[in-house]
Amino acid sequence: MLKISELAGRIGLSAHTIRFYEKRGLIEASERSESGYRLYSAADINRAEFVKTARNIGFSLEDIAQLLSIRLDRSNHSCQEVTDITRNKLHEVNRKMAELKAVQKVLDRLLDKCDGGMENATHCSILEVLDNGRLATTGRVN
Amino acid sequence: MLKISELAGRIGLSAHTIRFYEKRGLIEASERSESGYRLYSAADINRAEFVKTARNIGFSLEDIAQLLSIRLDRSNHSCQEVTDITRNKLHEVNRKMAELKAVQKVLDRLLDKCDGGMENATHCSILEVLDNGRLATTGRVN
DNA sequence: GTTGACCTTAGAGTTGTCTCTAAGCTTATA
DNA sequence: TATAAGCTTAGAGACAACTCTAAGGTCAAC
Repeated sequence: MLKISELAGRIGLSAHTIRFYEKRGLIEASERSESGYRLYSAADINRAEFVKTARNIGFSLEDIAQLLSIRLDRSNHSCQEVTDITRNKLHEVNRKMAELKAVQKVLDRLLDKCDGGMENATHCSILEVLDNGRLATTGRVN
Repeated sequence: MLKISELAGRIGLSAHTIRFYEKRGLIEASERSESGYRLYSAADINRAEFVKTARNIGFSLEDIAQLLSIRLDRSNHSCQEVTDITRNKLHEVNRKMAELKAVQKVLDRLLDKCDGGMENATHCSILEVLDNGRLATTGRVN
């Protein structure tokens, strides 16, 4: 049985984060010591590692909660539920990539127009473009 | 002179957002009506459009504040300052793209392994991979 | 002279993911 | 036995960029 910071060291999350994940129902300590310390069993560690791996892939905590509930009761869930979550994530990633590509293109074009020298910015082409608003972006990106 | 919702309609932001941008020093109303309504001049509108364009490109409000201060006093700023901001943004975008590509690859591989049928998830390959943690990701992505 | 759309402010709430703090108990080491 | 490191909790704070609310003043139209 590991204590919280041992688990933390093992999976590469802080103890704070582990407690936070516990609040969100993602990680559990199946036991407590007499003094109330969290104690993690091998199964708890596996679960925590599952969470960490899924997080590394970029699944949201909400996604991970769903994946966990399937994992905990595999026979009552279909493979399709898992692929749906995965496919949704992929779509999200694809969407973000497309947005970023558009932004990249605009930034590239802006940098192309301007030599970036030390002369003053009175005729800076980038500022001019921003002023004229003539850009081929499709909207906001974050 | 435009009132706030006229400006809002013109540049495609809500009145709320315009007031918020004002708090952040990005947009100004150079006048007020007797009753205290914000009134936007042609110069104010240009500035607001500059902000909106920069926002569409994906510059942060902080970046935009810097770009504006250059724009307002071009002769005391160099072109290089503008290209630096732009280049930093481009690097950020490139970094995010690389992260997303890695995630995309992992998700693609996961989906490859699983046919996503309606059978139950007892032997779901995606869950297995998540359980084993054998993945080629380089860290967390958002 | 009333309705309804629009404006004002300060400030709180939202979303997601942590990150930290305070105040106090427990355990290991010297 | 003293000290430091580690644990507990509830709850606040951070971040970006909004988004909304409350409580009220203004204005144009019918």
